[in-house]
Amino acid sequence: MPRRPITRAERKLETKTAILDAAARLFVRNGIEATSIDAIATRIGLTKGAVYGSFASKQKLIEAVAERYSAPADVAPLLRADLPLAERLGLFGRGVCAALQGASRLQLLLDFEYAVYARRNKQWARRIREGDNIALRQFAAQFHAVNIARHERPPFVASEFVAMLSVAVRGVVQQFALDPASLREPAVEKFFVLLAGQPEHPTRPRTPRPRSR
Amino acid sequence: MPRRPITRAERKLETKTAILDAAARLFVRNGIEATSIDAIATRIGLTKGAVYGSFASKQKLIEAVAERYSAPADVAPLLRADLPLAERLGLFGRGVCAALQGASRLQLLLDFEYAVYARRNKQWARRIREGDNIALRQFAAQFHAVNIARHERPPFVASEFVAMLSVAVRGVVQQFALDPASLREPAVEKFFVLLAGQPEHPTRPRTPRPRSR
DNA sequence: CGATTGGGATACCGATCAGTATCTTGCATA
DNA sequence: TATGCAAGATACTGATCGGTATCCCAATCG
Repeated sequence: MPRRPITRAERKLETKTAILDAAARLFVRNGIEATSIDAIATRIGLTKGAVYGSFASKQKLIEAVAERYSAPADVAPLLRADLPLAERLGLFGRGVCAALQGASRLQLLLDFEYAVYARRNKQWARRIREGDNIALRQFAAQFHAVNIARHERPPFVASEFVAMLSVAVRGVVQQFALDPASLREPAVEKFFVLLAGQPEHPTRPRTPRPRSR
Repeated sequence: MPRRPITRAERKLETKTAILDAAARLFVRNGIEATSIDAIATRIGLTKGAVYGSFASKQKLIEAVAERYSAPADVAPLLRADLPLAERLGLFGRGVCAALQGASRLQLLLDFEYAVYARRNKQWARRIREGDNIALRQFAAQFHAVNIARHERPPFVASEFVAMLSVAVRGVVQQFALDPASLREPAVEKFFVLLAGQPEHPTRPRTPRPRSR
């Protein structure tokens, strides 16, 4: 492929993304607080000045990295209304495990949350919380209707459910960060499935046997 | 009460504990990293020199605080073998909520865990993890036997169960730190109860209903 | 081809902080 | 009462880091 002559704008964008990548990697490896602008610049063979040419402050850089990497956990499994709740949760649990194996994204997110938490930065906390919840809220929206339609009786109302899913994900991610060996996929999956409550609660006549697979 | 003449040793111990208390409070409020030795000293009307008279380094001070305040969550409810598992978990869940209201202890512990995580300090991570698990291991030890005796069928084996309890506690604590309003005690209690895998919250042990499996 | 411009380097500032060395002072003991 | 010692104050060092001002140089453009 013929390398077109590189314009200034292209060059600038290249370094900008290089900075973002390097920053993200260092944030994950060493934590946000412990990562200096200098370290980021040095990693890609530049100096501090270059970074400040693309980002006005460390704060802005952090926000840009967050923006770029904070793709929330994939909640697609949760939205598959064709499956019973327990199975959707199981899929979601496995998705979380997979994400943990791929590591960086979730870990980065956790790092951000830690930084936010450690700094007691209310504003950030709200942004992150909202970012987390955007995806989960979709789920909450269909949650009640679908459960009614399916005659499933989860132990939580929608808002509680979203909160508890959040609790579960946070717990798993943190536990993984501190002691990966203690988490095995089947257990995590079961953990999420339990949030559905007991499908065979004898309050409803059921036609399908949900315990199948 | 007769004021016994205060010896030097007593005085020294007093300031030492004062330092520990102040440090703990500031760690919780502002985070460990963001708390300077000076700030700790100033808070109790002393100066940095005084702190270094009692603790060789900030690292040692942090360790001492951790030592003093890392009393693990009260697992007594879990050990009440006279109750069915679900109830024990419900009690435990309420205990966690209560601890969150009282805040400092659990939050402090969380701070330490985060600090450890952020610093990628393996050694510390192991210490904390073990500290956490000491209490839970007691529970694990009686877990299997009691369940057999009660004909209860929790969805996890003992080791998994301990891990998942840990996950649940971490999740709840972190969620609380980031968004206290999203957690209400009944939901948290239900969340823990679900870990028992038995929705029917019996008030007394019953003869086991034969179940498919 | 020469002027301009902007990406990046360099050097520096000010603040913060851990840690140290040294002095002061008041209490305990002889 | 005299004195020695230790608790704590004070002042300083060295290092780090975020941020800024300024300079350099090569790519762009008239």
